[in-house]
Amino acid sequence: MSTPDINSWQSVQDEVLRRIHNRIWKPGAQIPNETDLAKEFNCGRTTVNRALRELAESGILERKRKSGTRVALHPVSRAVIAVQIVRREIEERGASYGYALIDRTVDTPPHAVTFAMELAQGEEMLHVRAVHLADGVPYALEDRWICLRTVPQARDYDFAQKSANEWLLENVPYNRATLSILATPASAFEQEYLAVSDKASILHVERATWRDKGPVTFVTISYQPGHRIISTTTS
Amino acid sequence: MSTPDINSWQSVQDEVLRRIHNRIWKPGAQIPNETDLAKEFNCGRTTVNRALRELAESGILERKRKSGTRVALHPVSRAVIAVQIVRREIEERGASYGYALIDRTVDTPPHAVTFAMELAQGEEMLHVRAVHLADGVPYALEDRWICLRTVPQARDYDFAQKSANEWLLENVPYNRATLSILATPASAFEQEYLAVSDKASILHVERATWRDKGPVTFVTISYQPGHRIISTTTS
DNA sequence: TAGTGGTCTAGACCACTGA
DNA sequence: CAGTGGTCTAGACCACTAT
Repeated sequence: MSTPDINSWQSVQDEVLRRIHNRIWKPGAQIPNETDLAKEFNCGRTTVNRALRELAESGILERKRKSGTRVALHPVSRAVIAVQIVRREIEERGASYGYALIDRTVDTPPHAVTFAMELAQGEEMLHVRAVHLADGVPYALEDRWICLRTVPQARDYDFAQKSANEWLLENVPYNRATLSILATPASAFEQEYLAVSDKASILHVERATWRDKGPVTFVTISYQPGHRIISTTTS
Repeated sequence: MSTPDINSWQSVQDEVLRRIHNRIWKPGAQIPNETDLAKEFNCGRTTVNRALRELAESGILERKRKSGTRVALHPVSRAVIAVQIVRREIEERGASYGYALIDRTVDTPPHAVTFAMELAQGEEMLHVRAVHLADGVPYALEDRWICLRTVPQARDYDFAQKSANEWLLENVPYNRATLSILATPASAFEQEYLAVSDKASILHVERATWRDKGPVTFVTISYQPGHRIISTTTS
């Protein structure tokens, strides 16, 4: 073999990727089974399995029992976005963080919110709006609905010092979440609190979370115009 | 033990998550080491390792050799976005796909493009613009620069029938990619080809790819207003 | 230096699925 | 039914790092 030693799952992965990139294994083509590859690379089948499993998870290979492993024809690559609290997002940019509560009311959420939370309408929830500042300038708005049935303790917290963003993460664990990204023109509320014109285009991240079967919260983060969400991509 | 049988890595993971959610293991706290957990669950250490490794990859646990495994204090959850060719995106919505080339020129890319591709300015590239249609209606615009040094064969392809999006994926593999999501008001070009007003807010996905050290392409996909990018979230 | 996670191995059995 | 991937196990050694 002209290739360097192949004895770790990482090196197996590298060699497989090399063969795919060099068209030794073409898109759609079947590759040898795990046992044969293990023999060829002189390593255990477990090692080959780990290498191939990760490539299948990242969409480069397609595996099926009995019929074997193929190079994906139309690889669906997976971009990963790190979702974290806004304070950390700001601090990681090297800016100083500020927070201001705008209002906190108990109200009936609009249909868009109950729909995203997979609920019927009519239930009252806690509605919290706030602005996150970077070096004193508005960085993002937070518009959040909290389900008081699942999170009754939110009724006693005023969110004046600590954002709901952070308070929930520290106090209310969740099991399941959805995330949606969209763009809209700046609403009147956004124009006022982000200090932008009605021509501004705003990037929104909407996130709903559940704990077991109970809805926890639905939040929209609206970013200052020009904001980018950057992904750390995999292969 | 009152818990159901724990004998697969999946059930180990479920049990660990249950303990974290129920605050049996609190944020920041250390959990038992792999050997002890294997004993408790009456399974192999390898099984525990796989369960914990995945949780560490998804940001719920933090692991360090010698010092052990802790529940993450500020979990950075990872939202995964599937990036695939626009044709499949449209077909998965149950619409019929259409494609039209707008123009194809050789030109010097603007600074924003060379910057994203990590290049010096001055090099000529192939510039291809096209519209993707869903049921005959503009769905997204593709504005693409292709590096002719890395992909010389693009000079001979006209992109009249098949989009660059698809042609590149089938013919030019890449190793590395970046992805960026942003919102802007509709440009004159977007207003014309997406048939929207100057008040429209457009969601863009920018993607640059490289093969080994060579830049392959930089593309901006501009979606029809109202488009959402939806994530399949983990844990 | 010692404790922890990271990985490899050989062998085994199971689950799925195409022929 | 038979071939393939999916997983588990016990044991081993290695790599990193707190002390």
